[in-house]
Amino acid sequence: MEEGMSGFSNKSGSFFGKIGSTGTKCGRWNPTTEQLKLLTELFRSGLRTPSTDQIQKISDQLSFYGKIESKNVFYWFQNHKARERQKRHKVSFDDKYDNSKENTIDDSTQSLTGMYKVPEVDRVTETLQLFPLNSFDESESEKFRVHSNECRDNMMFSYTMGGQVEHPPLDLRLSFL
Amino acid sequence: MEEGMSGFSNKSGSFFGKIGSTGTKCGRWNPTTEQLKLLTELFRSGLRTPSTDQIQKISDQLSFYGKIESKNVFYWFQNHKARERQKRHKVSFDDKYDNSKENTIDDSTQSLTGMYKVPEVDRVTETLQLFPLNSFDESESEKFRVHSNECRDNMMFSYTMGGQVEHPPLDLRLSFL
DNA sequence: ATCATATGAATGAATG
DNA sequence: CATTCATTCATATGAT
Repeated sequence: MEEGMSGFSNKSGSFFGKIGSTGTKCGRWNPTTEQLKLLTELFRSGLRTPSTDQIQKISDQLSFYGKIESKNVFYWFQNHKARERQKRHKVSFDDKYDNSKENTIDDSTQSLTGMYKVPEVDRVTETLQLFPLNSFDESESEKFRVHSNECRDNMMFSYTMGGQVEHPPLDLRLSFL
Repeated sequence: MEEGMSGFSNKSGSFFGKIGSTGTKCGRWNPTTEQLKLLTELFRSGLRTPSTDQIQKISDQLSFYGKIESKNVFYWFQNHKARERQKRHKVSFDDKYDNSKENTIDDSTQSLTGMYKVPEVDRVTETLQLFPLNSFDESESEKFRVHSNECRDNMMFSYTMGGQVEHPPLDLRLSFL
């Protein structure tokens, strides 16, 4: 890979400079929670290896929440996918019986072979089925039952499928101190 | 090795974590960008070693954006201060914000001390009063109070407040793809 | 100061 | 050739 896609600027010579995001201090991209949320959601909905233009769109969208480049999106998916797999490998000592191609943990929705070609049919996630794929690693059905038990812990930001809720404004001015 | 990772509330709840990021980073606090923003802002304003009650207030406020414990705030300042210094070591000494009495590792070794022994007793040097500790905006912070043990779905207030909106509502409908 | 871990970034091998 | 996967490096940072 490399210049196969959007022509990422290789080399780490990359730009530097401060991030306008959240007063972040970094040299490398670090996703804001919003970006991460979106990316995660995409991943969850089955997107694993976005095509170049998908990457472009995603990146474009996310750029609204903070600085981001397409290569970041690209890497993110690469890494996320890989690590999801590796993690699975670690914890799953079950499928020892290799099926030659054991990595079938995902891509349940579409054949990965055809969707990364910018087939113009990349609307795979148009409506996004919230509960697609084999949510092997999440099984949140449990988490959402906030009725029976007294969930003693506070959930973080909503993972409310239907309505994502963004935190309220809440002035960042340290007036409360 | 020690294992057992973070030894705080690892057992009880602390499952969730970030947004299902890479599977889960549950285990250790991970600040949301908003939290980070606030913390950074505070730091930038000169806060370096918040007192216990300051920590409490901060933590309280930040809890709105996600799970957080006071010790996280405590650690954050510790680390941030230290790292800022070491980083500064190679550039130039931007002896910016210095509240005269900053080397006091902790004048607030109260409740938090249990988990952290302060090397060399610090001269308490009285409370470091950075700014007006007007903690009388309770009216506001009160309604944000969403403490654990209640599993409260605090997402009732969407963006009704006309406050500044960091970013647009984060459209989780990945429809743009 | 040190450790542990998460994760962005990069490279190269494998595959068709 | 184009893509995908695996591995590794680098670094930021929460926690001790």
